[in-house]
Amino acid sequence: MPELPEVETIVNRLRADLIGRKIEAADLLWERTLASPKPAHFKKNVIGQSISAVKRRGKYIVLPLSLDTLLIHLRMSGDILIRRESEPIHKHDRLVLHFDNEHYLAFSNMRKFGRVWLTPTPEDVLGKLGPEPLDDAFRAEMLYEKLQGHKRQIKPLLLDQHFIAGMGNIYTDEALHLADLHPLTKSDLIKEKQAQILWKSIRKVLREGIARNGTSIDWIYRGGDFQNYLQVYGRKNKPCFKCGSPIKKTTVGQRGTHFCPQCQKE
DNA sequence: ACGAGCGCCTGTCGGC
DNA sequence: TGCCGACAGGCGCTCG
Repeated sequence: MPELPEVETIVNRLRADLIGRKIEAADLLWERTLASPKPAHFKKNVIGQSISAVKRRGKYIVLPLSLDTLLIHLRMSGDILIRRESEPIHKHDRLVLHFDNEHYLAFSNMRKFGRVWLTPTPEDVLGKLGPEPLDDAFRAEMLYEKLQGHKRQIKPLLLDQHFIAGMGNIYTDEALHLADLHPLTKSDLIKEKQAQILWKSIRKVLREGIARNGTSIDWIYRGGDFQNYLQVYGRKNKPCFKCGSPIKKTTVGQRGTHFCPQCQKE
């Protein structure tokens, strides 16, 4: 499910509910949810710690605790719910953290791809991530230089979290369409001017996604309405809003890929 | 270094 | 109605 705008929305909604909460108990309902440490160590260490902040890095939810840091990656089908203790857990809940205020956090994860880390050194997990695309430090010239450093298809490169952190399948298709770039364009062939347009496009689609509270397709992620503003994703055979040509769907890097064959020439 | 293929999972949808 | 494959907001691994 979630890409940068969805994770940002989730984090902003969770903040008020989580800051200052002390974790009093933990139920691990699907063992492989834990990337590290082992379940026994996790329970022993996490209980008693309080949440001091709620942040995001790329697609990771970052919860600094009293001693360690809790990292949550939602992958394809994850969500975080806060419920009253009087409400029962749900079918797809994989990890539950009980707080000191009659509420609990449920990590819901239908497809079981999501992962949780409890670590004193979060940089071990986050350190390899590329730059935050919405940070001031992420400059158009930097993107151009990085593109020159690879000879890769632009779409899989943008999806590579070591290159840029936070782009997923929807926002990548949208950004490439906005920038008039074919998804198979080799990164080193992108000119400085095109790189600048791509930089603007990436930031524009991410910012608009956040402003619309993310993209809600099916019912995995609720509450956003950016799905009503998508230009190419999910619009196979529908007319391009720029030129009227039917949007094409192909596969690039094993991912469904939507683009306008007229606006986005290879 | 790059790209393809596959595994990890559950659920939904379309075709027959 | 039922079965069966394709597909889904992600990512890590192997192989050539």
